Amino acid sequence: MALPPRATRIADVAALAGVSTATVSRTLANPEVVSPQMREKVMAAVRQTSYTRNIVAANLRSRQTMLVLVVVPDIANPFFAEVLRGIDKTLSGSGYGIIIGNLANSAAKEAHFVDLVFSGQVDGVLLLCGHVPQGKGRQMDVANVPLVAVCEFIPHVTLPQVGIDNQAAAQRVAQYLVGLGHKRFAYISGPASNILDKQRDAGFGNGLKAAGIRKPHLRFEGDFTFQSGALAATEFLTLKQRPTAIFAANDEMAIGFLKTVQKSGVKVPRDVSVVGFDDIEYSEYCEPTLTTVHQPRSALGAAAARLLLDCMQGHEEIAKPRSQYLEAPMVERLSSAVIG
Amino acid sequence: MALPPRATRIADVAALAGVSTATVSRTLANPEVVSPQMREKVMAAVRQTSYTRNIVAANLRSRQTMLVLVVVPDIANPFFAEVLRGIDKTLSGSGYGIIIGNLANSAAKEAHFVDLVFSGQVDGVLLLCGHVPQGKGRQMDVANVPLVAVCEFIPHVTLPQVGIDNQAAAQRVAQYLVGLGHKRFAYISGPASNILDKQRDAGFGNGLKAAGIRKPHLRFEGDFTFQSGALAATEFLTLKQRPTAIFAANDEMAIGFLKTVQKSGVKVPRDVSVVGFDDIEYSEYCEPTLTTVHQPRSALGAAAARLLLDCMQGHEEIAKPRSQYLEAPMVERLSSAVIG
DNA sequence: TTTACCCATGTAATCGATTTCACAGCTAAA
DNA sequence: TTTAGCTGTGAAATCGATTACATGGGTAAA
Repeated sequence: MALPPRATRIADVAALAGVSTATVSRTLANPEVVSPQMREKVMAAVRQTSYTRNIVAANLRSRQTMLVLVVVPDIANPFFAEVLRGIDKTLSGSGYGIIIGNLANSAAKEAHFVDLVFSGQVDGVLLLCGHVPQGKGRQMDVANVPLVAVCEFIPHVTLPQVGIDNQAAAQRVAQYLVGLGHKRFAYISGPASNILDKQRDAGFGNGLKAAGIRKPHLRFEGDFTFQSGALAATEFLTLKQRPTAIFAANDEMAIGFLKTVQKSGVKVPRDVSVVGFDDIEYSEYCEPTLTTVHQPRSALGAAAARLLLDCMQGHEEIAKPRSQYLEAPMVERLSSAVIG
Repeated sequence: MALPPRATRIADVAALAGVSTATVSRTLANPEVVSPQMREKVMAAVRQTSYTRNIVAANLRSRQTMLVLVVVPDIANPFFAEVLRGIDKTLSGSGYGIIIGNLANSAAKEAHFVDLVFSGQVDGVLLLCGHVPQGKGRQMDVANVPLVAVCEFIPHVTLPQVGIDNQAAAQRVAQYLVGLGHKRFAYISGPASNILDKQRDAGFGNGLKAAGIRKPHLRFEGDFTFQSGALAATEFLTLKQRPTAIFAANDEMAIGFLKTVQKSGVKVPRDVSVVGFDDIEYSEYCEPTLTTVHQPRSALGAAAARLLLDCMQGHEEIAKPRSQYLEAPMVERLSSAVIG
């Protein structure tokens, strides 16, 4: 096969400057170890030939690619996009680049990402996908490359993880709603077996109990989609004694619920208070604006990236960076109020 | 510096199978050129050692990285995220990976991306950023790597580009509004010197003229933000003879306008029709839902990626893939109606 | 003055795969 | 039977940088 044309090599620069390739390499990587006049001579030759180091060749020898794989379920999801921004800011600050691993429900792609890791194409991996990727009979975490999980917790695994304390946040929502004087509650759940949902569910239940609510709260089954929130609303509307406070496991469902009950003349927050989770952009714009738990998405990404940097630059002493939990404050907007 | 530990090499596999490294390499890359029994022997050794090819080494020799750089102004922008999805689908189908080049207004990062290209780290580049990246005194397009521009047109440049025909789309909006019986129009512009704005502006003006509207339309200066749409609205409200049809250069501004006039009791579409551009997700959810021009974002990404693949796999005959324009239909929703 | 060491530089091995070239064995045509 | 051609395999060059090791000149300590 025809190979692409070659560019100027380090040898060209060395020849022009009348020095060895070793000296050129050192001038570029550790300028302080070469004498000033030599440095000047080499830099002149570099400029003259407009030389750029071949990173691939450098990678081969130094066994580093300065690339991090970020595995996401779906790049088009704005939630992850914001996390990505935080990741990028931190990683690019340390000279690392990002390879996007978009799962898109494809086992083939997942296997390919596992290969990337085993074949030394990346120096580290950030997992936003809630599981350890696998393919061709092996798991990503048995490769000799550091992994850090973010946002979507991965159970039964010893990786460092970064996220928020979902349970505590949900508990605070419960306290808040009880504080507003509510007595009858409902929870709109996420998909069965989703770990985030389990934590938020548990936190909400505990919070109610802790605040002295005896009566068990209602439960609508959802799956994190707008539609499932709407479905919960139609169920809600059939009830003769309706709950006055709704906590949805995410904002999409909260908004789906809210829009649907409004169509039947139910007023929010007069008749029912609604609280979501995530603080997606839309929650600031819908009518009424949505009270919700704010996830510091960019900060989550940045924290995870920093953790990964520690692992990659792994001074042995700090070889075990531990998991981190970030603050997730509730932001009060107009969809919740004291009981009328 | 301590190097990471080494993995199994092709030489290990060759030794185990009792063949040369050349044969192993061929078995993996072109199985059809080795004899079946040899193939079996090698594959057994591969399985036994759980060998994975070192991609970096392969890249060095074959001068291909199977990586494409995608330069975006801001990864957190949902518009680009959707384009990215189309890109990813096409590129990953052909075995290419994606490196994200998030500009984030940083000249240093831009320069770094230029370096990536010149240093042979990527095989091709997709530009969603409306300009040819440059840094350290050189432009990306003088490197020997194919570039394709998407969405944001780059003027005065011979690259293949993929986008929609903004002018034609805006012209259709004008026709549509005139068809509804409107007589007084206003345009909310994008930032000065933005090429997309210029095209939409021109198209709208031409469309009105072509439909027989003599009176020049009003013009509110905006910058693509929600706030600038709101600002246009306050200006609009002070007018004694208000336009009845508003075309905003993007959806954010259209919605900013819409929300703001509603607060003053102006009814949409009874008192004024509003049309946006882009068809962002929110335009389907706002009240009333927004009539707008739909950009086939994912398809745009996919088309650009296909074009780039052609360039990269560059059979000389088709070495000049030309620019492409995709259909951008107007979608009629509830923010526009016949004049009351 | 001698010994020891350091510093700046050069020489050459090395990273791990791909690929060119040479060659042996075999088949088909002359 | 000889010649040409084809096929499958191995030996070794190669991609382009980094870096271990060697070396020579200089300075400081003994």
